[in-house]
Amino acid sequence: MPASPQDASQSRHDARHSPARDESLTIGLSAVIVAVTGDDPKVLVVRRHGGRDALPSGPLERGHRTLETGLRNWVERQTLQKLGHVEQLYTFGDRDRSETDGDHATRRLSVAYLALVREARPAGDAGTAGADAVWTSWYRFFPWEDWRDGRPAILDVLEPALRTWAAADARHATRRLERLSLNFGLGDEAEERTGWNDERTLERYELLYEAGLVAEGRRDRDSTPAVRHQMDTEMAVDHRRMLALAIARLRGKIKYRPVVFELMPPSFTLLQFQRTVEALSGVRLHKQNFRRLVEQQRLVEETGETSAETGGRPARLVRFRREVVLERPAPGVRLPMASSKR
Amino acid sequence: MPASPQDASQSRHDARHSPARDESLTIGLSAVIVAVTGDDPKVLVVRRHGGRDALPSGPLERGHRTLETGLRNWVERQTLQKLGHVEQLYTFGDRDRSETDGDHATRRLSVAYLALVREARPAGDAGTAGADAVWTSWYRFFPWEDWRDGRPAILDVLEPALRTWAAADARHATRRLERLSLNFGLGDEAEERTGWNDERTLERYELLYEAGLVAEGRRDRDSTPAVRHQMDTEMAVDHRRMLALAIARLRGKIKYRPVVFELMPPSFTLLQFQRTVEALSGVRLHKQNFRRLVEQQRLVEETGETSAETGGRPARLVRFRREVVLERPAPGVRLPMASSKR
DNA sequence: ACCCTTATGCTCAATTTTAGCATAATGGGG
DNA sequence: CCCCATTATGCTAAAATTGAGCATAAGGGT
Repeated sequence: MPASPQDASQSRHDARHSPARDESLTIGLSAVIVAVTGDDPKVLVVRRHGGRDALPSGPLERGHRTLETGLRNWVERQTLQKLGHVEQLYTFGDRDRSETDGDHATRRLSVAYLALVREARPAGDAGTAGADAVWTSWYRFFPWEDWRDGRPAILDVLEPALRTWAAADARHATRRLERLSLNFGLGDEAEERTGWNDERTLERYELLYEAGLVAEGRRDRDSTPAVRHQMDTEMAVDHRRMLALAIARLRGKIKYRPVVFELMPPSFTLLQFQRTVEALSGVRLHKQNFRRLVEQQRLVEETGETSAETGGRPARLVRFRREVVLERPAPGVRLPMASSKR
Repeated sequence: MPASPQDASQSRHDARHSPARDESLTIGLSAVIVAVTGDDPKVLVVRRHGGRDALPSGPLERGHRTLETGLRNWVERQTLQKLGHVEQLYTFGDRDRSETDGDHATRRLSVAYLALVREARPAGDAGTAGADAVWTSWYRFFPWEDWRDGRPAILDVLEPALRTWAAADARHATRRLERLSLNFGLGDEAEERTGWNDERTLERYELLYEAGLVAEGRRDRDSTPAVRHQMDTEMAVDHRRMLALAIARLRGKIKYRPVVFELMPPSFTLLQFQRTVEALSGVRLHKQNFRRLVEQQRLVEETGETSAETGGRPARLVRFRREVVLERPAPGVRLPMASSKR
């Protein structure tokens, strides 16, 4: 790899040096676009006839000043969605991402973004041939992440399978059990049950992947007998991993930054707000405490108006107080903890 | 890139599509390598004769399975440092990163990583011609971030300059003042002083950049009169931004993950530990409360041995309890809040 | 008017956090 | 050898935050 003369001195340590030019390299941008409608956290996925579901992805185009504007541009063009909050998630560049492109592996870099949109528009096609963008509950891809109605049934299948996997390899059994305990709250013995940590979505997915319990894990390195469970919905390449990361990030972030509001309509009731947070975090919250939290942090303010209803007494309509960003050091919805009650 | 028949349908929305090939594209990996010696948070920078300081950076080499192993490899080879914790920070891909490469801008993607190492080895050269890697306190690049000895003097220069900048543009004055208030704790009026938030390092740097108060900001778009302050040490391209991000991330992370231990020797006293946390976060902590926190979270355990000393009564030597990772949902050093006292 | 349902107000107790006070060990200097 | 400065630790009272519920308010429906 020849360096130009003036670069010669700035050798090794220099970023401007040694592009990976000799290797076939492509760069894509992928987006996890999230909206919440009613009780469901929705993500926009491209459903291909025949193929696996995928996240909307596009090329890195020239002409855009930043990666983010590039992303915003094509997403808004393609899906007709106006993006609110956008943040970069991670850059995936594993060699094996590429689906063996002949003999010499092409490295495929993919920069994943998380985007929040206020309303889940029909989305529909979007001018794409042979693929439709549809809003899908993210729990379709991660059924074990939804604890809102109690412990997800699918864990009755996954837990034993995970234990079996852990025990299968004598050398790593201890470490594996530790990880299970930490991430799935499978207290080994009388071990104090650590409980469910809603932010460990990615780690849990990776464990399931390693254990060969998700479709992608089986495909990529067809090991393990594999537990077929109806609800395990596969996605293209490493898109499910991106989604897992997005969920984890968002669940973490709502606790210290007022990003949830990017998902709410201009005015809403406190219960609607609570349901949205619950949808994202996958756990139930204690209603009165949730309200207390929101109000004393002054995250919202009255609109004066009052509800349209869902059942009982009319509820006040509130709106997000944008000023809070300036007041509290780290405003957000610090979840008042889970509650079994609805 | 010819798509195989079954891929033909996966047009637009697919990541595997439309690489940005027509645009000259290079990819580099940059590393913010952090160590703490005594009271100083150190970062490894490449000091070029004549040029600006830079972060160690290298090419994305083929042959490595993941970006992270690629990074680990060349860093360990080049700097002879054994990396502990490594995490991806961000991918920078702004068009204007490239230093005008003739007429058609080449896009330079740079994936930045944060790496923690236990000891700051002399590092010295590392087989590089014309550049030396040296450990430097990160406060050399961000003097306003060190509040350990009270309010940094440099703020007496920056604050007025920032206010002037904010007021200069009538249209954006309000928003700018809000940002100043939020990030620098410049309560506008009698406004309750929000206080200093140690994690807002990146936002503060960006404000200073926009205001033309850091060297890079002046160079890239030579605006504003610019306040020359001795301590403002410039770095190459957007390396100082990367460093700001690294600091912010690390400051945030130590609060909920036991990463600090990656920076500590095998055994240490509680005060040493506290000093390390203070070095990173840039604020003083209340000693007794810090200890209580550490102990009741059982982050450490006795070694049985006892200190070597720094002054008074000998201190117990403790070591990190690796098991904590499995017990607490999110172990870390939740800073017990700042204290003016030493 | 009575019942069901959701909205809100408030209270009480259990914990956690903030700020200090007080005592214990060591080394150095009169 | 005693006094002092210095750092290590142990403990505690007061304040603030959380976790759980009880009780009452308002609508809609029968």
